[in-house]
Amino acid sequence: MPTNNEIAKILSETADILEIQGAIVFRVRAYRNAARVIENMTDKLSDIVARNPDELNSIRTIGKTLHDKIIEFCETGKVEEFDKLKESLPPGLLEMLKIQSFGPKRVKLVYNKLGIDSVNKLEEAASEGKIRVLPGMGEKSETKILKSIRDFRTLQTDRKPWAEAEEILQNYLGYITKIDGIHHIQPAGSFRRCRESVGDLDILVTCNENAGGIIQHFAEYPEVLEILAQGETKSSVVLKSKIQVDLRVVKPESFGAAMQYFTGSKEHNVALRALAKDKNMKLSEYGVFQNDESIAGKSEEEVYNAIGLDWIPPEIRENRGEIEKAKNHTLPNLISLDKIKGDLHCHTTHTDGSASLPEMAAAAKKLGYEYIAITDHSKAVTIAHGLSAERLLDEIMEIDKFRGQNPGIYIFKGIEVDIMADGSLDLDDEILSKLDFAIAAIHSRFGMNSDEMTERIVRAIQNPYVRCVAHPTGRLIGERIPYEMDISKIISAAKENDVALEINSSPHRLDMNESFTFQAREAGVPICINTDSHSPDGFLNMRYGINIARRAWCTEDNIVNSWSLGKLKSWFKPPKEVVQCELF
DNA sequence: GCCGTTTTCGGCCCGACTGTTTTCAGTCG
Repeated sequence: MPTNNEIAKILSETADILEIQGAIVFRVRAYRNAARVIENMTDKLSDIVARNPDELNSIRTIGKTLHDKIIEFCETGKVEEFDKLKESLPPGLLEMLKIQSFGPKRVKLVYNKLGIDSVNKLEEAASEGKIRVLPGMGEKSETKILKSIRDFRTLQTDRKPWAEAEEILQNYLGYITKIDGIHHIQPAGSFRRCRESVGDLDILVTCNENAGGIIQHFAEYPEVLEILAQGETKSSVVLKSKIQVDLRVVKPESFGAAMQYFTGSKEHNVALRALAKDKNMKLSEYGVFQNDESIAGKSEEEVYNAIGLDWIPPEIRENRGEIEKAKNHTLPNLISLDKIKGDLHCHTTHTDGSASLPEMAAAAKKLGYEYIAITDHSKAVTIAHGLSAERLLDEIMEIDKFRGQNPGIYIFKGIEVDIMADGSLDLDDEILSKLDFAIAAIHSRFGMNSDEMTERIVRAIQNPYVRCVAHPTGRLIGERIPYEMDISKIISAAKENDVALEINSSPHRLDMNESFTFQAREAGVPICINTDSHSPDGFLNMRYGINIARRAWCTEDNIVNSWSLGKLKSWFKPPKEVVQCELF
């Protein structure tokens, strides 16, 4: 059965094709809206279809036509009309849409006038000066196209975002475990290490004796596109979703050693084996051996302990100093989802959220949170119906009233205030002073050079009411590269001014990324893990941000929203002391 | 293509930015 992402993808590609063909914008938008809603749903659409297709009718943005198409896709694995649409266009045209500043009109223009039907041909034509003769195009357009194509290529990757890999994996595990005889089944590899993206999936299984049957069953999964290898204890397949999955069947007494071995990373394992050798031991996927005798292997703890180490959490097995710490019993106590006490970035129907303030508060309370901050958009983000000072005052009043009536969860008064091109904010200090805190963010003018962008963000950090910078680099995974900026200067300005940097947990952003977070934590910058939720379901994305934070060695001390309500209240108390930073 | 106290037709988030143009089309969020 297709995943939500796969259904969303087919709808969104239909929208792309219709757009190039010149369909009316609202029809195109209907497909896009549905794709977005489906992508963000927590319930699996294919489950709903299997249970009761009529339930689809209650989902916003899915009407009669899309209802039928989704059922067709779930039942037959394809949508006839989509296949026809796809055949009507050269395949390269859709790829060209991914080039920044290249939309459907321009794709159509270069295709009709110059026969350009691929990114490669577009690049060739642009570098030969053939684009500038077209109406509405000029020399600058060509330069821009060439730069956009370079950016596009750096974003191209075979790896899947972790969240997408997780969905594929969960479905596969659900299928595999239907066969009898499996003792343990666990994912390993970079997925278990929670890397931001995953190249292939590794699954480990222990069983009684039916190894052959399990391997056979594994390869018969209906989503398998190609079987690469199939032996007695190992099979590799490629799924229709274009990801390779390896299954290994191991003996129970070796399960821990195999988990350790196949979880990696390679660098971590090389260092571990060297350490074992120093102690006259041998470490392999079958266990720890001394004089050819197995002394450990059943569990990972046993394996690590046998070579004199504490067990190391998978997320930090990258040979970045964790082995030394495990030796000295000084490994960090990594942050985890259960330590999170609230979410400090979310939206309501006051701007572009889909749920009211009480609904968002109720959803947060249900998760066991002690507090949340409501941070709707400010006026510059017109598309989100951003708040003017007057409308923000209304929201503040609503929060005051809500606080009085709902002792179970504390609502911080916040705003996601926009950083203008010059680093000023689009709301003045007078209104900001009425809030608990402001979280500053960029939503426009992404193309500034590094010096300008760095100065812009540092100026915002130096505003007395700003306590956090949201999605600091602006990257959208697979879609937009991060802004040019000097990360070390941002980090030191944040540190000097005691301003937090955000890990935005949206699976499309994951911004800051792991390396930025690592540097920020080492510098002692407070870190928020927020979801930027626009609906109650959005809160569930927190775990993706947790993955990043754990990989960056963050502990409770580092993570602002694991602090107690009291500690947070006293930290917020605006205005803060501003430290001017020397930039250049 | 979706949706509905404006309800089965006629609306649908809309302003900023860019690069091309002399007033605007295309793209983006």
